[in-house]
Amino acid sequence: MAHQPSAKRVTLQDIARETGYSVNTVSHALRRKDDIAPKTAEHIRQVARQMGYTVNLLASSLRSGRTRVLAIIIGNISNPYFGILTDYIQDVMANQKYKLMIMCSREDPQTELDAVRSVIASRVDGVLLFPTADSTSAIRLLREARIPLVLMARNLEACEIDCVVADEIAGARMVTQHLIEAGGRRLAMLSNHDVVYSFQKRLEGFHRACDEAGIPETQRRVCVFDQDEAALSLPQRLLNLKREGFDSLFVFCDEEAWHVIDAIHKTNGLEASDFRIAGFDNLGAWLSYPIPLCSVGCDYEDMARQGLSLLRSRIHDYDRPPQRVVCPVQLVCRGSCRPGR
Amino acid sequence: MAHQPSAKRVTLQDIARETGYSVNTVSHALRRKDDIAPKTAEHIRQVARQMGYTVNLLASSLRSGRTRVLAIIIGNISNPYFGILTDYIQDVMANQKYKLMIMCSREDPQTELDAVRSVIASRVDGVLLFPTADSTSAIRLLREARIPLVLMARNLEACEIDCVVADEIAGARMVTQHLIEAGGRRLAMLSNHDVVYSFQKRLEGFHRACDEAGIPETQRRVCVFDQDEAALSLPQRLLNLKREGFDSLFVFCDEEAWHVIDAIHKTNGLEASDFRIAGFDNLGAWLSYPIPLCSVGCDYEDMARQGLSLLRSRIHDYDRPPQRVVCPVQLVCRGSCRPGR
DNA sequence: AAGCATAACATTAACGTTAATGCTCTTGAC
DNA sequence: GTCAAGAGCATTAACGTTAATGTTATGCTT
Repeated sequence: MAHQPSAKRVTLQDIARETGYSVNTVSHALRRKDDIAPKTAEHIRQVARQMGYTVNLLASSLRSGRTRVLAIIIGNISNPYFGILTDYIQDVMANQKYKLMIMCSREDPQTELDAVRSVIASRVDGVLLFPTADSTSAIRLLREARIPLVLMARNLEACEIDCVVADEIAGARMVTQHLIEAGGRRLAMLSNHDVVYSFQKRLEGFHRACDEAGIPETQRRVCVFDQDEAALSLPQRLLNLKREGFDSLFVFCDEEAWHVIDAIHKTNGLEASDFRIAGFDNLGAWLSYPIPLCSVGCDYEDMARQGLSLLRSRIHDYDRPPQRVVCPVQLVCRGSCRPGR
Repeated sequence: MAHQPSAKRVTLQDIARETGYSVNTVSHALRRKDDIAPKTAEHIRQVARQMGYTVNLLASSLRSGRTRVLAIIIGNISNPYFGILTDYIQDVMANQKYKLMIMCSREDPQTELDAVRSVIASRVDGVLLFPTADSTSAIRLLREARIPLVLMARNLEACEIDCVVADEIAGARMVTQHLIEAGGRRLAMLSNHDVVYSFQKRLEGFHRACDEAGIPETQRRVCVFDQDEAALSLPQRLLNLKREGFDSLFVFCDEEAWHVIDAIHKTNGLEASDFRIAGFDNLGAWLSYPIPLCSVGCDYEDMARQGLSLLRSRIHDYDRPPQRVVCPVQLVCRGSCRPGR
């Protein structure tokens, strides 16, 4: 049996026939335009209601030229970082007239490109994009289509685009200072990737704090996992760091830091008190389970608000000069800077 | 400055004009219909590419009568349970011709209703719904619109609808048995709400296991938090349970169990060894940070696959009899059944 | 009383696509 | 040489809505 066209739906024309008014009058009544007599409008609306009318947004958007849909392209739904931010964005949008379309890049430029093609094909009114490691073609497509765009959490400094970013440098600096104040003397920064904007900025903050505290170059270490040819396991790396006398770890982000903590617990020869540890993003503030990880993060609700604000203003004027919003960060100490003391 | 209609986009007509073929021929060429000469088709496609053509899905869907979009309505994006499942659903859909539209009910029937209205207005081809505590009107709307629907994770037994559920009873029974085998003699089941399908089923499994193990009624307790008039704090409740000699807690879901564990750590007079604890959903398997919580859960990838399969089959034949898929569950012991021993 | 503004509706023409036919020319069979 | 079949393209008419004008009838001004 073939797919019946989902039953004949009620259209404006059906209501027009039923009420005796024209399609246009019905449309105006339902959209509460003011050139319909109140009595007529109310009558039409009532008939529409009892006929079970639902506007066809496809037709509506096609004709009017706007969809009132904003798209957000995130990495992964199951990533709590994106989940928290998306939740706030929905909160902020809740009482506005826009709907949200959520797409995932899976942190893969090709998938991201597909997502972008898809949102363009859907003719969304604007896009909030959390870029992947290489979003140049995705961004190019969006610009060619002249779709209002705001970059979230990552800044492609080359191209002139609105963006909302956390104050990465200040955050990394604060968190590194925190480790040093807790007694750290040999500090390592760990990460799974070095290509993204955030890593570069956090690295800069790390070095700045070390410089300020007079930590010599020889007592700093930057470990980028997927770059290292030896491809050592995490426990092995940690053992090496311990052997070399490193006492503090600044991990690129909370999730990776949790992995580190996990590895420390599970590895013979390593114990919690070996390292002071800090992460980045402050996801702990949103978890049900209290993970004692010092971290730094910004107010994600504010970040959501700023992003939407930039997007709306660009929808209003596509050609205004680009803006860059830097969200302040806050340090939250949860004890991992002084494990077992 | 007003919002320019996002620049004039390239349409089939533009390509038709450019190539000298008719709009229909261009459409067929781009959609790889087989009644166009290969040379012609390739030429048209190339011109389309260099003109930067992107199909307008609004027009396409309006005309063809289907959007090739499935909607999923979940509780909250930031809830890892939904995140994991949605991720898998995207995985499964990845190489199919459908797109996914993600909506959130925030576990609120009214918001859910809005989401449903929205997906109906968008004319999606099908809906995967994770129902709220009361989804009757939402479901009624979808049925009136004859939109293919599959309920996920919750079964509204009253109405005849496709659904995919975890084997709640078996899971609760297994996890309760696990607590008893670990030495539990006085067992409490804790939850924040008793109205949902899952709670009733898990409660049934809890009692069944207790019956089988010969735990008398007097040594069982069911605590529903938001129902209790006294509105005691969680620590206070736990202290009471301890005082009454309860040694084991089966918490409705992992997230609530984490809260319980947290409360135990933070409360004077309570220590980890006071209770055997188990949760439900096995979210621990997807967390970066190892939370030692015994739990039970099903294969969410399989669940996603089953849900999509049911939905596709209903899209194919809207009037086939409803089906109910029960996903088997597995127990995962992470030590919280024997804390500090 | 003529003229004009306004309220309250109707008419017409898109928006960009796809489905259903229509048309023409070539090819091959007999 | 005729005819049938098909390849390859064109024409036409929707899909359901909204925007831009039209059209009346009514009331008000002067």
